[in-house]
Amino acid sequence: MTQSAVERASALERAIVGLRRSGGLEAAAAEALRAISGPIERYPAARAVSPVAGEPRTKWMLSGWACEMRVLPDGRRQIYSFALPGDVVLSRPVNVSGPCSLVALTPIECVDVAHLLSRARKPDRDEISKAMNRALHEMQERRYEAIVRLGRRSAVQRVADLLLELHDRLSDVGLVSDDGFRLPLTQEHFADALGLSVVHVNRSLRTLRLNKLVNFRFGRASGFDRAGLITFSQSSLESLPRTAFAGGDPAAA
Amino acid sequence: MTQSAVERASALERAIVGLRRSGGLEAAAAEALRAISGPIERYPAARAVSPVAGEPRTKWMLSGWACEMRVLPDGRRQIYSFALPGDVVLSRPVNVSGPCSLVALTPIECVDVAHLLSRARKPDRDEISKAMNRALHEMQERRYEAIVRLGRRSAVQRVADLLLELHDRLSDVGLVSDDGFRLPLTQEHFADALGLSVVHVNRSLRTLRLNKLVNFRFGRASGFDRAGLITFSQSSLESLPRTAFAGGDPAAA
DNA sequence: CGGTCGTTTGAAGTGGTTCAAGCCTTGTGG
DNA sequence: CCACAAGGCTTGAACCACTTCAAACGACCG
Repeated sequence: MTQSAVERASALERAIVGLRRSGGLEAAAAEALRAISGPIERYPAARAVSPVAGEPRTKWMLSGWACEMRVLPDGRRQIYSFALPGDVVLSRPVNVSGPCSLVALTPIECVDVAHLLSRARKPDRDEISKAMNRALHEMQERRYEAIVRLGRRSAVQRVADLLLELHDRLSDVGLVSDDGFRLPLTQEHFADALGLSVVHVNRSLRTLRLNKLVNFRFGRASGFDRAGLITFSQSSLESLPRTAFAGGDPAAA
Repeated sequence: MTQSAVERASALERAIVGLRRSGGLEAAAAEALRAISGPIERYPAARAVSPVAGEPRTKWMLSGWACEMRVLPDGRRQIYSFALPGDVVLSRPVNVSGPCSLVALTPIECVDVAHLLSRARKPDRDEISKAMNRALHEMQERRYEAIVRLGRRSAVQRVADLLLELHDRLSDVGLVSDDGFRLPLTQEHFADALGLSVVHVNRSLRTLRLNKLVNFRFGRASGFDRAGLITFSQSSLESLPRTAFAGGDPAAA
């Protein structure tokens, strides 16, 4: 439960790197962020991140995973995007039949951007504000990719594509190591994000595993072959084996 | 080619109504818009709307249809959204392998928002700027709907859903009359927006026609049953006829 | 250890694609 | 005013990608 000071510092450092990614951030502004004054908000897994008041609020993710999603009238879900440390997202009031709500997938820490800005001193404030807007915009641009994925890619390509996106974003904030990375998502989350059935997600993951492109199991991805996945997800490559030798699975750890 | 002054005025009036839709607009600001000073940009059908300089620019649509789209490496297309009179859209430089470009589907007229603002006087400027931002934001919110459509709806539902969206938006700007509305899109545009094949779009349209929900043919939609379409696109309604009496088509005009 | 949630696999069904051909509409030139 | 060409629409038949249903297995948690 209680994080060590070291973990706290490195989480913050990662979030700052994530903010910086899409454009510069003055050293002074970064320093100001390191000395965050306002309260850090914490939410447990599965809890909606929703403002009390009626207006949407911008949040800066420090640690943990969240997703933007919507529950349809028939109970099925659509996940729009995943929010990682360093990302900036809009949290909206629930119940308004709004298009989208923000839900924690693991315990998360985040900061309210408006509060943060109000506490920052003048020269830093503009700099931080610009960085937050850039990060929010980047999140929005990613929705174009989501649309292409759903509209024009096959199941295996969708899975490969999403794994690539998550890998690259995690890599940016230092959450990827040689032996893989943590991916606290179930196959159902993949299904809900990619417009597929859970069963088919499972089969697509097996195809990737059999082709030695990536091994995603039980919350961790390993054996990640970035170049191979890119080739795979862009061209059709209809010729790859997918049933293969049914019993064995040499790639299993 | 040369539009009458009446057509010009009514096009502008529609665009102002469209701007107003999502929130108020001071009477004085609307009056300022009626007296547009800057140049009106015109693009022929099929031309990309792209700024010369490297930075994206915001455009306010006055008349005609455009779409945000992307051409994939294999030549297929994904259409992200359709832009109608009164809408505010971002036009980006091409070639940057950017996610998205803006293309005219019919001859269009639009205005550069930055230019427009720079020419407006102070009290109006803020008001107009706010309205433009609201309209742009509304356009972005619509992308959530697009994702749900692609991720969690069947072909017929997607088509019904898109027709509903277009109808309601056209209705807002006074482009719907009792006997239907103009819809200058080919079935291929529908296919590219909905992630379907042209053939299947055709079959879905026939299903809607046979169920007397809407008759979309040759650039016009008629016999639009809004309530029926809503019911249809939300619930699954697996039981509706779709092959029906193959030869005849009573709804054909 | 027993329960629960997630993962894995098989078998059968279906929704959507692809290919291929014919038809309709609209625009153009004689 | 008619003939022809071109692009879009329509339909059929065959195929395949993905879904659904059902059941077993595995991991983790008290």
